[in-house]
Amino acid sequence: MFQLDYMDHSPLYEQIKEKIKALIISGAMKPDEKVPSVRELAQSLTINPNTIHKAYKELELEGYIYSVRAKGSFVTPIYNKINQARKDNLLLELDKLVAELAYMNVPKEQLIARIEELYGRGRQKNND
Amino acid sequence: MFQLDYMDHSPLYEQIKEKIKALIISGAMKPDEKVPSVRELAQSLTINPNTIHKAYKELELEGYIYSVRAKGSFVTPIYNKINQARKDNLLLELDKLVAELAYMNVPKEQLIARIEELYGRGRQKNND
DNA sequence: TTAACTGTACTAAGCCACATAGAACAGTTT
DNA sequence: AAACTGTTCTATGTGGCTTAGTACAGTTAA
Repeated sequence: MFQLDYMDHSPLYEQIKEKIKALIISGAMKPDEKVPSVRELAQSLTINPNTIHKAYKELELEGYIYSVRAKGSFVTPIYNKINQARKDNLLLELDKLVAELAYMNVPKEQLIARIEELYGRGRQKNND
Repeated sequence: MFQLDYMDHSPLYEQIKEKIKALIISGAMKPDEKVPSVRELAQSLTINPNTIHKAYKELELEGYIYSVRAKGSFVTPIYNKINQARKDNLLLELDKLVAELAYMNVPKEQLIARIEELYGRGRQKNND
């Protein structure tokens, strides 16, 4: 499914969260699709199941997946409805990032072009 | 100068780095301006001088400030020349951020408007 | 020269997040 | 019944973070 980056010094459970989130955000995983079981992913990454569980628990808290006892964990549909606080945080992070890129004299046209491209691919209007 | 956020669970030296960086990036601190001494900032934040030193050491490694023994630490001029690797990292982070905002159905016009505004204020062309 | 200030470099100690190992419970599926 | 799911414990070890204290080296102002 994916691999861990051993050059990355962030906690394993954080890396797992990011990888799963990336799969969801990119559309590689669809709503209600099953993510690997705790034990299965632990085995494939050669790490402890408790670490996977911690990652999944936080992903659930943040609204990306939901877990059902004895069945598995699945991608949350209608994610966009849930998370105004997270949206605000992301916009603040965006501000910091853009401010630093501006400080480095990266032309704003380059940033805007990136946005256009990312919105161009894989996006369909979502009206719920 | 600034205060630490005790709701923030990131390491103190990381928080200090971010605060100083923000002051530099926003233009609140000018090139060659002196940042507080290790001991002075430690006293005003009521934390250990070693922790400040660790923050400053990393800020120097990343090119934001330079330190002179027995004189002090100062904001680096011509920062934009130094750091191509960091620039690449920031652009990758930008991609992730934008991808997630797109997934949340935040209109791209909103992001572009933010960029225009941030580039509008405080920016003058830098040709060296 | 002296006193007070700068950055820098150690050692020692304690706390806590992270990760592992191992076991168990509860419910589903075949 | 067996094999799978998520979930919840305890116990253990490692390493990063922070503090405290001391010291060295160089600058600056009295």
